Amino acid sequence: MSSAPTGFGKGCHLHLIDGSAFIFRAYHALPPLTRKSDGLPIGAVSGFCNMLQRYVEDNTGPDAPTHVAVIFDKGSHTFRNDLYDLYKANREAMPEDLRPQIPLTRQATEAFNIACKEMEGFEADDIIATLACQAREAGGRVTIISSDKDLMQLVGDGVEMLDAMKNLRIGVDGVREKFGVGPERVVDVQALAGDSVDNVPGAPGIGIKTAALLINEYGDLDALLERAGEIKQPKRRQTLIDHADQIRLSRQLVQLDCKTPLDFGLDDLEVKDPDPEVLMGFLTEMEFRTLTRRISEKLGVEAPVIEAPKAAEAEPVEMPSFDDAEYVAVTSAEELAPWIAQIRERGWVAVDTETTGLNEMVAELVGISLAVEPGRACYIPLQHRAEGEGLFESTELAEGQMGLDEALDALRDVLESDAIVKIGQNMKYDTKIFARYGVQVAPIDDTMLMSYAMHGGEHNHGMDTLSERYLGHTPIPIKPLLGSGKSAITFDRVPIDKATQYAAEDADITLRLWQIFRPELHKARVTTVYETLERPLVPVLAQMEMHGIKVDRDTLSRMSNAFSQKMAALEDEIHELAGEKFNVGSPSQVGGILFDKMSLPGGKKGKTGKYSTPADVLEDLATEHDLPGRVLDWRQLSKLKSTYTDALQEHINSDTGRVHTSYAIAGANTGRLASTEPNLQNIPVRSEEGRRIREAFVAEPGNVLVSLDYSQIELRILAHIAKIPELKQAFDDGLDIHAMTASEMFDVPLEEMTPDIRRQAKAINFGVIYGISGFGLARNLRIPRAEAQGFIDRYFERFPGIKDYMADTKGFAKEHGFVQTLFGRKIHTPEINAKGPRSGFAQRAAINAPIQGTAADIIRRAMIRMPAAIEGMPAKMLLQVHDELLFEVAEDAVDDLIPRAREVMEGAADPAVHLDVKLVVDAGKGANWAEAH
DNA sequence: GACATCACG
DNA sequence: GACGTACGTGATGTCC
Repeated sequence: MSSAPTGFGKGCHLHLIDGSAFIFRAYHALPPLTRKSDGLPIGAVSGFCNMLQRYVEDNTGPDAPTHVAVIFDKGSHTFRNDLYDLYKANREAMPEDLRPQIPLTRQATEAFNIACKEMEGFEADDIIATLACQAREAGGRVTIISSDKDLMQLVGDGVEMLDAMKNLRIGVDGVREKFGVGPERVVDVQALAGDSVDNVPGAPGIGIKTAALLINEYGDLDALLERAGEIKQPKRRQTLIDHADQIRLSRQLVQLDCKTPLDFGLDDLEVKDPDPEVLMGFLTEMEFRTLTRRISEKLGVEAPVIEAPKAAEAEPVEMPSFDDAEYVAVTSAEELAPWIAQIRERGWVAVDTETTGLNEMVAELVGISLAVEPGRACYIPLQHRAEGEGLFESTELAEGQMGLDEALDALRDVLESDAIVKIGQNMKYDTKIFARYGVQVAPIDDTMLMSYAMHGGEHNHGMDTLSERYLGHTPIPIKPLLGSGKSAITFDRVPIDKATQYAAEDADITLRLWQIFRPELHKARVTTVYETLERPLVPVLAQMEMHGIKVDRDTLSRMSNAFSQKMAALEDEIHELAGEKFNVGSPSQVGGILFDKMSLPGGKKGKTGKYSTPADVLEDLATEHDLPGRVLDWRQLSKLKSTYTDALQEHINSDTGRVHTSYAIAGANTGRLASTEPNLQNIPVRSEEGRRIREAFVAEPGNVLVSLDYSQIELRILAHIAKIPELKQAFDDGLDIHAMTASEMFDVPLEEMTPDIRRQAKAINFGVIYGISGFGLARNLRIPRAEAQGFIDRYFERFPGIKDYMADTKGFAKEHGFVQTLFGRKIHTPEINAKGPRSGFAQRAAINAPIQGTAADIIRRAMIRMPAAIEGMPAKMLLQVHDELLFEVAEDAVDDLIPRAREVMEGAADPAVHLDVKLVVDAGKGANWAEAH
């Protein structure tokens, strides 16, 4: 490139490169490359650098530019969103593997020593427009390197465009060819035609052709709208009259702003040669071998050596010791600003919220901590209370804190920005807290879920466990800060200096874990699991939990009273039968009465040396005596009352009148969710009396509850995985699967099937899923062990695929230490090679895990797709119960919802996995859950 | 806090 | 040949 004269003016030539267009073209043109050493996605950066290099090579000689800049978009919110909130609203979210590459493209531009410009809240197009206008006024030439038609309005008077891909120059004639009008009328045509890509509405039914025709006829848009009544075609005339405001708005949206306030001038954009050291340094860091070699030859410098990393012994991420960590309190907007700047520069931040409690529906935000690099984190105290005097607790806020609204406003753009990943440990908690304060946190990463995807089955995924295992550091315990028992305090009463050390460390730990996990995720080949089955579930579950389900207190309360009375009567009867008073709720006392006092047979003692009296034992004894049956009845009522009718009432949120469960995403080993506080996945249904509890789960007036559940999903998955043709056929034919199994096993024709034979076959079918044993089946069916073993042998004989599946799965687990679902989820089986009974447990768990886990993956996929599928419908997804989804739906929308939701559920395995067996979903509806199920 | 029991899929 | 045995969860009450 030639050297530039000083002062932009006549004879100067400015090149403006549309950076975002480069990035997206690079991203889509290249396969998803990753950096060898750590798995960082790097494809788009690589393509971007190649494009820059080709640009530099192509632009030497007499027509070389004197000034050049690459212009980027920044921030997702611009003045156009204020004009029209749906502007660019239908844009697809940025692909996850592109996001971390965005900051790197800025670095790449700077490494090439090309001016790199962006302005918060402005689109690149407006900056390009402003610079083009300035250059034109100064008498220079401008080439805009882009193929974006929105920029064509700038062409003319020394400004032209260059489509670098097609190597096509576009001047006034080119614009006329594209739009049918000159550059000065392009916005008028665009205003009429609209733009589906940017979601500019325009005039319905009018495209570029018609728009150009109209503009050419009437001169310009204002004249056209003014004289719209003169248009001959009635439909077109009416459209323009009806949508005049929308058309004017559209013009505002497409009109580029030549007056963007810039903090730099044209003279800052002078062409400069790259500094070989800087450029080589960047390319080497990115590990671009070919490009490094090529450019080093051009520059005449020696190519640095990029060492091929050995994957197995990749260097651990270097991190400062926790002893040297710097944790500071941020108490003002001025102190917060540099943190925000650094976050924007990186494109990521670890976030942690401190609150007054663990229940996200009621906890108040007390403070926020942020970490951007290991060892450096801050805590923003917001709602700590001043220390009280004497016995009285103060309700005053402590001094030295940032205002809550001020802090949230300052952080909102970061927390909601598409370009910044918010990293958290269990982000569902934090996103729910922020949502209650009006901040929608996205996109996210979650270290708990990353660990779950990589290490499921090896250990739990709490912060303490992860920090100790992967950082060798024990986090500051919360206990000493909050105390325990009656004297426990909430976090808002913790002194700010202590809170800062605790809270900032949590963010620091989270960031460190993320930096370690990110490359590991790729190495463990579970990135897809994490990105398609774990992370996207977070906002879905957060919504369900926040919405909650209405529970009718009166219904529960009435039932509770009825239970009390029945229990009291039973208790008297039991004491009478026993001849003494004792605690019926104490299994060991019941055992004492039955086995010592009454000398009934079958008394077994547990590991604590006390009698054990589980239901099946009492059931057997019920034939001998009246007492065991009464105890069983009493236990059932006691369970229903204490766990359901009483406890559920305590969980009704006083603000919403609804019950808000919490789903653990990383709780169950198999990929299932777990529901806690309260557990809404074990609401009674099997017994008639228990099922009535579900009558208390109701829909709001005008709504109904709709339940959709997968029919026999685990057996279908077994049929697929173990490749059992008979089972597959039976499912395809819609047969009764247990009856079919019975017929096959016992040589009984279907039409002669008895309920008892079918019941036995059903037990065997389930037994298979659980990793059957003769003993277990015998106990379940209460038949001799030899007979049970005979059944199993027969089953294996008829369906040999099952035996192979079990043997293969055990073998795989023994060799690899984990098993997998059809979708790639890993479930580790660390005890598979243990000796003693533990390996037996592990083997059966290994057989069950791929089946249960695949079913869990499928319903996760359905849940993740559901919000988009039912968008706009008056329907909410409320609960998941492993193979069932429960919705609350406006009555008149039920007939729309059911087929849509069913379609999502039945097709949830596609396209990742094609099942040989179709999935079938049954549906029910009603005013309450008992009716819907 | 461990254990036994029982609610669900 | 004996040993212990269906899979996955969470909540509650007793007992120490």
